[in-house]
Amino acid sequence: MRVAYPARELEKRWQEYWEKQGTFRTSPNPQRKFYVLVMFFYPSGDVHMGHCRNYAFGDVLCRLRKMQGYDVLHPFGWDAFGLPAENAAIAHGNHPSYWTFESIKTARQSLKLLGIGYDWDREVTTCLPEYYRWNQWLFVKLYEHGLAYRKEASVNWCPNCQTVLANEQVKEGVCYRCKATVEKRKLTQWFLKITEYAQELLDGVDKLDRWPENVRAMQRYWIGRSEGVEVDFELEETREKIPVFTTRPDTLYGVTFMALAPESALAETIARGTEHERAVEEFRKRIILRPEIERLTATGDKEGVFTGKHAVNPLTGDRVPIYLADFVVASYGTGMVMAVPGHDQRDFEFARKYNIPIKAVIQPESLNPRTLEPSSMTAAYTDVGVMVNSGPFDGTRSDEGIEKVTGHLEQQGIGRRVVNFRLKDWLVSRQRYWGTPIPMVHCPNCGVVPVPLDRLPVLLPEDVTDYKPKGKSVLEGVESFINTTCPSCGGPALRDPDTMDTFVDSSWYHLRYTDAHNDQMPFRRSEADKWLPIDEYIGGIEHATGHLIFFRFFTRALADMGLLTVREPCVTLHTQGMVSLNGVTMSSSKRIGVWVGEFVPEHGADVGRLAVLFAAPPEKGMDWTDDLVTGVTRFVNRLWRLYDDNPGRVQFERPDTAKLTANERVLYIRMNQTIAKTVADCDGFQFNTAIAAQMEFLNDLTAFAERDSSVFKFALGQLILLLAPFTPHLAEELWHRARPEAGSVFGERYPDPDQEFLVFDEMVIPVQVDGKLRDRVSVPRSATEEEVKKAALAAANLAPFLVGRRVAKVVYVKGRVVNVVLTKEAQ
RNA sequence: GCCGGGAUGGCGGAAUUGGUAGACGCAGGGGACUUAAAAUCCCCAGGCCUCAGGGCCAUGCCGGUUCGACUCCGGCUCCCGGCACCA
Repeated sequence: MRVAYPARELEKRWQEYWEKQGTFRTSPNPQRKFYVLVMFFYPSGDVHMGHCRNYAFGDVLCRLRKMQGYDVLHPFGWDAFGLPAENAAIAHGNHPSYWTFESIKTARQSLKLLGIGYDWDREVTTCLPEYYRWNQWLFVKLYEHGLAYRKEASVNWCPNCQTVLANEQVKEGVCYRCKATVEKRKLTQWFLKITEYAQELLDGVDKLDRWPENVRAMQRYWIGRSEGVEVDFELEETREKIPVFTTRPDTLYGVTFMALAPESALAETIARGTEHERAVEEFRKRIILRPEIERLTATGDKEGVFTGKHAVNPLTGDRVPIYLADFVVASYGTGMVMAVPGHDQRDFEFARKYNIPIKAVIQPESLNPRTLEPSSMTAAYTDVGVMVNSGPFDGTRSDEGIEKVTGHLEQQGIGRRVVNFRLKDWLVSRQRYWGTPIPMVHCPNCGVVPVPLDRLPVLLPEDVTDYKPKGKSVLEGVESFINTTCPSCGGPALRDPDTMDTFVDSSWYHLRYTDAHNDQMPFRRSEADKWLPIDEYIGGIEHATGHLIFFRFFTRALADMGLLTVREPCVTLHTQGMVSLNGVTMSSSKRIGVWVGEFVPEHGADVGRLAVLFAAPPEKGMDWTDDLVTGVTRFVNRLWRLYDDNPGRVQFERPDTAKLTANERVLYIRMNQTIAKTVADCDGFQFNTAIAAQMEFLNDLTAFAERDSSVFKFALGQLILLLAPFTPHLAEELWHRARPEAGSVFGERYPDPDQEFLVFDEMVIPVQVDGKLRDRVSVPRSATEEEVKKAALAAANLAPFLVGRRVAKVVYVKGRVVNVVLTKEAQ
């Protein structure tokens, strides 16, 4: 199905017009600001209808708010650094920048075909020094504020990408990009101290009531706060203190062994020089090398080895064996756990396997007066109960015991309250070429020295021909880059060979857009303050725990450095569902999709936009079908024909509402209802129902016979304005036909409903008998409750149901329903 | 396993947040126009029964609250997403 008017020609005309008029150029001094942002675009080929959907949501709001008198910031840019460009370069033997800029060119062309109202003057491209120098500037600032540091750590290594990954980039043990199984390596890398903001980021989540609930839940989980106590156990042989984190101090009397993470530092030394050394070393090496994916799938089956050493329970003085155990992770807590097999399922399984004693110290109340018998237990008892075998705490409810034991430990100086987070510091070093060079110099005399701000940018060398990763940084092999002089002492020194994670680029791009051309600073505080926070942020759910945490962290860190005022970057977030084709998610890199560059020339941008807007509510996924296109094409064709059939009738003078005929009154009310619903639905991010309302109104107009009625003519005018955010090209064309002397339709005020005419004079009230619909009565809106009830009881279809029965009561819900309740009939 | 979301005609989806279930659209059936087809327009359209007035059933399943439940509560089934031994 094709459009019945020259869509392409007319769309091109108005796109050029908007560009020439600067319709979407941002106001330098916003009075009522509205910042609409769609998530950063990674240029990897053509733009498909999945992208289009995302951008259409933003564009509807941008245009609507503009017509409502807001000053809108609606920018676009390119997340242009990253591995796919580098991999493409390796595959095709050209430079990553070639592939990147070709992709950008194609994508920009497609976006312009769609006629999205971006302020292209503020376009940013992260792989240009104009952008990435500010990554470096901010990195140095973070370093100066103690938020960037280097440490040796066991890091996630993707053997395919040949680079490290942040925790957020590992999903289920595989690389987020290439799906290769991630390994562990010990390396010295740069980290950003996001953990310093863990509590604030968590508290902030509670206030983000205009974010989707699932994203908030994911962030809470990801930050993973848990309250507990750090108890000082002692290594029996050396009296060395080993702090152990637990959330269950109430089970402290039930500890029968200690479990140590194989990756932890203590695990390396604990059995050295003893008869257990060989067994411990064998186990340690085997577990550490075990790929993550295997550890994930091998749930349940626990494995460990005895170290020959013992720990002393500071509360009881008990002496318990220390094991290495594969289920303990080094990165959480202290890497050592006190094991209470009676009341922890993992410890239970481990104890059973290695014949370690089990002690019951929490008694289930339901069991009373019988007692928990460790030898016959089939699983750990993990619920609340009464403390037993716990010295002075016997008889205490275990949930109260947590507090009491903690207090006791604190008093004795053998424990302290701590809060633990699952969130880890952000690893930002990457061993790849196509990224922002980390602006640090390693000097044999001065150590790590940041490149002075006035000597930025550290340019990414362009004359590199070999990007093949060799397990170390690509830049390490580029002599002209790596060799430098120390900014501090002037002696020979080496540059940091790593580049930054590209999530750094997208952590502050929302700020750069507010001052995109600044060549003195990343952005001015005054400009950022004008626009932040983002009023509407639209993007994919896949960024829930990566980007959306990083950019919340950056915004706060930058605020603390005095660079801006707002701490929370975005108040309203909407995540959109994927668009699939025959059940397969559209993807540029996999070449699956309906391409904007092909679809728009054939069907038009307005049809494409309507199709993705109308198909389903934004947060849900949708399958692209030809039938969808058929439906919206018919809609625009009928619109076109309506105006074609009524030349010269479009009017903008509000009719004299005192002189309406009955039919006119109905049409006028329907129009106002449509306006009200469209605005309310857009405010609620429900574009599918807004379009449905407009379709209904078009049906009303088509059916309306009195074409010379002033109401009909006025409705034609209002409909053009109403449509403008949804089918901008068509609306602009109709607008100019009706008012050749006027400017853009987007300079006009969006219609407001006439509040006096939002409801019909007559209301149709359903009449139920005992909750079942039996008839409907039509009464004047002004009817009193008594009048409505009287009319309802007189309804013709009610009679058979009332024969021989008595009416117990009549319920009337104003304007909604009448329910006639009968007395219960004696059987 | 834990957390979050969901289940409505042949299909995509509506339903003022407790008040006419199925808006709008697609596909389908019937008709008009046409030599014919396409396009367009009009009518029908959840299922079953029907004395042709209407009746009964129906929002994943079972129960409850209520004058009234797609909506609230309790218990299940299944689907999607997130997390994965976090001490």
